[in-house]
Amino acid sequence: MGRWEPGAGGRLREAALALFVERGFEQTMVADIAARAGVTARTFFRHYADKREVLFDGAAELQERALAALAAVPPGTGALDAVAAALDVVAELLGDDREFARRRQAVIMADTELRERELAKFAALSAALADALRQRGTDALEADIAAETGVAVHRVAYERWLAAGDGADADLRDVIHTALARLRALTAA
Amino acid sequence: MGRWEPGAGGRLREAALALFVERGFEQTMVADIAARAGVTARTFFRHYADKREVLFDGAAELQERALAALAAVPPGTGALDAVAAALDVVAELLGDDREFARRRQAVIMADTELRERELAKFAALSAALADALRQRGTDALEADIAAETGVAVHRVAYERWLAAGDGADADLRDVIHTALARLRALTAA
DNA sequence: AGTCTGATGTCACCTGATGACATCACTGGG
DNA sequence: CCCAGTGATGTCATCAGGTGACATCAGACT
Repeated sequence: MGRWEPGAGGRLREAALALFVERGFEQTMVADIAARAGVTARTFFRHYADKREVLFDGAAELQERALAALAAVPPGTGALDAVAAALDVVAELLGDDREFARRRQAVIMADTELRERELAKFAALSAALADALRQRGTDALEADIAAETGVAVHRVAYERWLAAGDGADADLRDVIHTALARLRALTAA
Repeated sequence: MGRWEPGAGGRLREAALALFVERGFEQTMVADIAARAGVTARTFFRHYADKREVLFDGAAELQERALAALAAVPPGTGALDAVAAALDVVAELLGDDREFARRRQAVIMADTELRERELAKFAALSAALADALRQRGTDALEADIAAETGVAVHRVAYERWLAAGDGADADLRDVIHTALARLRALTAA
């Protein structure tokens, strides 16, 4: 199958991230990314649906793992706890390399279009979790609320984890658990 | 000030919604919208930053009113209750004309780009509410969680309200209150 | 009447994105 | 050892979204 230099997709991803960090998202043209990766712009769009997607192609695998984790939760577990278990797996993957995550986040936060795409990815994860909850028998409204609020708390915690000092809050999962506890306290008030 | 036919912004908005309903968002070109409104494409972009924004220009006012409502909440009120009060005002405006809301929602749900933009608008509302909460003394983490989960519940309820039969769940605010009660029950479990 | 102002038209141009077709390297069969 | 098939890539053409620069025209103000 391969020819020329294999691994064009990976090279494009690295080239894109590097250029986005250097000049910013808008200032980087697809032709530049492709040139740095040693391919043409047309090839870029064969690997990624659009210019933004190059920063989000890991989301599909993340979602798969989250759904697998949710499927492994024993039946009868509360909806919110089930979502929390699924997001624990996400946190494990996401929380692996804080420095990389910070660089990526800096690029995303600096551009409106990228923030929109990130929100869409989290929304897709939430919708998938809600679907899975419904399929395991959870009431539809309860499933939606558990998934949406669970993912919302996850996002808040993720941003705090990124913003925290190098020593503090080292484990993303701990930050998420703290945030979840805060939600429980809030709603109980 | 105006010359030619005044009210170009409003005409463009109506023309856009009509065309989006007829052919869909992607199939509608900015030039078509402008032509139906009796202006040129260049003028469209003077009124709306991009093609999507024509469906979301009410969001700014919505956010203002929500913040005003939040400011009117007596100090000492719990963060989640304060957010709920702000979203009640949003619901009052949003829940005015269900048929219009349904047509608009059908257009938005049919297109990925539009869904992304809608998520961004809700995220902006959430961020603004969290900011306001912090300024009235709420702890930062608590403010983020209250705003994010509050808006998340609001979104879930809004979608259910749109999907409900013509007679059922007539008042959006009731649907939201039901959903909020469900969140409290979920987190208490 | 003269001038100023603001919204619009006109023109040129860039970039993201896509379709159609050619091309090249590698694969597997003969 | 050659050859047809396959898939990723290059090349070319084209479209739509979006923006800057400049001209223009109607009404407001003096």
